Amino acid sequence: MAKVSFREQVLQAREDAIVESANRLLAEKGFDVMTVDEVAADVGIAKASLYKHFTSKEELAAAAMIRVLDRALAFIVTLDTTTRASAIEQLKAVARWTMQVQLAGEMPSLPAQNSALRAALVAHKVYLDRLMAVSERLGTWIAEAQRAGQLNPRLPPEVMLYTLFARACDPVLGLLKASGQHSDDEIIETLLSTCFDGLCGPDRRT
Amino acid sequence: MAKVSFREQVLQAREDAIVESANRLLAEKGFDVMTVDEVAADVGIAKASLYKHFTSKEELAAAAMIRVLDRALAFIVTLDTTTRASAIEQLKAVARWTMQVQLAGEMPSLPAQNSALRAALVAHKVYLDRLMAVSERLGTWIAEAQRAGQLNPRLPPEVMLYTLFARACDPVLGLLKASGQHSDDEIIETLLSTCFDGLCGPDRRT
DNA sequence: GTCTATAAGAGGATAGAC
DNA sequence: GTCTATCCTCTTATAGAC
Repeated sequence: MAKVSFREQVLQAREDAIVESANRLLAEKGFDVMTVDEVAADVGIAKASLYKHFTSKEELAAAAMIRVLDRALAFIVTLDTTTRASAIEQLKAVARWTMQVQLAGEMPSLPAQNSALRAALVAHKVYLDRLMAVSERLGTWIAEAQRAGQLNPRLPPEVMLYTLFARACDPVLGLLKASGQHSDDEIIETLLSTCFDGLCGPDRRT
Repeated sequence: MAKVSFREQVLQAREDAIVESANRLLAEKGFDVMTVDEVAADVGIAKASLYKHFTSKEELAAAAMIRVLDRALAFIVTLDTTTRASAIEQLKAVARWTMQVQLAGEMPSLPAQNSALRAALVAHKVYLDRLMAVSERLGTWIAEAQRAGQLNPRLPPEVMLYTLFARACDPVLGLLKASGQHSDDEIIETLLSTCFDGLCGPDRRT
């Protein structure tokens, strides 16, 4: 019994290593350019071994997405239980977190255009489950912030949600990072400002 | 002389057809998923013929980008000469135009992560020339709007510029379109609002 | 410059030994 | 479940006739 459990732990650890490598490579090169060979080489195993864990490249990408969604959910739960900030502050904290993940090269931004990948994801029950879990959490805060007038009440809540997801892999962050003229903190605060206050900024009289 | 000119016109027309097809397919599937075979089939010519016009897939993508940059430049020039609106209104008009192009399925959004493509683009003189031409035009309006307090003076101008380019291929537009719950005009005005006024909206007291 | 045909190679996925 | 070796399809790019 204990022996089996140990063996399972080893397998789980290997699977985690695979997903972590895939996660990083997806963040770096994107789904279409990343190859399964690269992932296997990065982990240090044979490609055939990888295919014993994940039956396809799409399945591997889904696992990476689930991983980051789980991390997001854990962060959200921690926020919810440890802080007593307003809804808008919670949302900004989540946005800040996603940008930090992106700066760390750990945000697997999948191309929205690859239809084969999309088809695999919308049919993936676990992935959809995690995605909805995160969406519901954020949706609660969004509704609360709109009621409080902290978020524009005239915008549909889904626009808020989609925008937050989109900003989690906004290419602007990579461009600013590549320009090398700003610190990570400056980049994050700047993008937080453009996301929540817009290009016009918060100081207005109209 | 006239005969040669006519023949050149025919060649130019064919080249335009190739670039137009590539443009549409790039908007639909993205650079990595689009194949040269598809483009050739869409135009109705053999692949080898296409390679007589464009020496590589990257060159084809660059031509598509140059095409849309030229259209943008033409729109900007028209704006500049026919209207007497404020700088911020001009910038919003350009953003509105890019979203219309995106909704029409004519915005070739190239993946920021494909390094082979990036290398080809940064080495492409004509492409860089057009990109800088558009950037300079927008940069003038950005500086003017910042001086007038219409755009947040505390944000670096490059952030404004990068953000405008990024919103021209923002996946949020595709998500809202796919949800089918909004008209094209609603989508555009909503995204204009989130871009310039942020998720918090323009009505603030702070 | 356009075509048919094909080279050349990358990449996803699998067979079969251990 | 892990390995080596291989299959097979797809894709970029070119050769050579017309």
